[in-house]
Amino acid sequence: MADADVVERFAAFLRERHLPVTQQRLAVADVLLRAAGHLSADDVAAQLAERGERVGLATIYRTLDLLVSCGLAEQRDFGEGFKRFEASRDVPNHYHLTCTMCGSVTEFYDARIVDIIRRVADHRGFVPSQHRLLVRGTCRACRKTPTVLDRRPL
Amino acid sequence: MADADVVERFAAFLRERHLPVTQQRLAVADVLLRAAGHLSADDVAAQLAERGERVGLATIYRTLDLLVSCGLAEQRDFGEGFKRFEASRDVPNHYHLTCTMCGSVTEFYDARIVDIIRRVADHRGFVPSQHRLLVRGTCRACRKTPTVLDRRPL
DNA sequence: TTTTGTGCAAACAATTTGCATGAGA
DNA sequence: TCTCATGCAAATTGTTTGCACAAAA
Repeated sequence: MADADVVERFAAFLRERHLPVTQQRLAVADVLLRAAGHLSADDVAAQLAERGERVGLATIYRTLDLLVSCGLAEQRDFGEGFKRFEASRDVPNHYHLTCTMCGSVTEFYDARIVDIIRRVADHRGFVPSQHRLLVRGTCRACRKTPTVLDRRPL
Repeated sequence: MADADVVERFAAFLRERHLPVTQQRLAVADVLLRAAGHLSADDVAAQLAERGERVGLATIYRTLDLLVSCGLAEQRDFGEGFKRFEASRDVPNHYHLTCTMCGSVTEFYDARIVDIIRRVADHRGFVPSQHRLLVRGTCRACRKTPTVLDRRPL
């Protein structure tokens, strides 16, 4: 999907619901949906400021929620004490390897995990709706530097 | 391990470091380390209040941190917007199935998951230090009731 | 007595909300 | 115009910190 389409899709969603298509909403969508990574509300604010776009934090939060509720973005909790947002891609459910030294996030997917979960849940009469796997550690680039064991909660 | 021992172990840890063994610390340890589930700071406060023990919230937070740093408890983030604490048991790393209707938490462990993670990480030169798998859904008891899809972030 | 803890209230950080004003349809 | 959005500041929530007083060692 081309990038331009994603923002246009957001505009379409708004029109469909008879909601105003404002500059601010488009600006926030443009930043988040074009971003490769996982952005916090502050990250979005910073990028908007850099571009000279003036959007209040409250509006950013409100627009991020909109993007999530129309399915164009997803909200993530990496246990950092704040939320991050990520443009939805075609990857249905992926897992995260986060480097505790440089903060980089790598993604992977493995169907066997879904399978194991299904089996375990089934065995207990549990019906899974979502799941999430988070791995913390040190990435290749940071391995050279001496490691400090990260004790933050997962 | 007998319950009494766990609190005594905490006292020993404090003595070892020449830290005061106070009533409050013992009270918090007693509540958390004897609890079966995953308690928030407020849960601990509530249970202490119920027992008639008067301990300030700040002290509860400080003691919970102590319990984590001596390895007798673990801090968890279920994406609820606050932390939970759990007495450490001999289970090394377990996964959680949380019911979005009744809030119950079931645990499971599957060695294959560790294996998959190791393999995936290895392949990218990533050294994992911790990992966490969270599954959300509906438990057996709640399946009867009509389900509302939970859209909270994971 | 000296160290370290405790309670309280103020401080904090991320996020949400109320409300007067301003922009889209 | 009429509805809904925006910005700002105040409110909220979970958690942390500063400080005077109190309890352990």
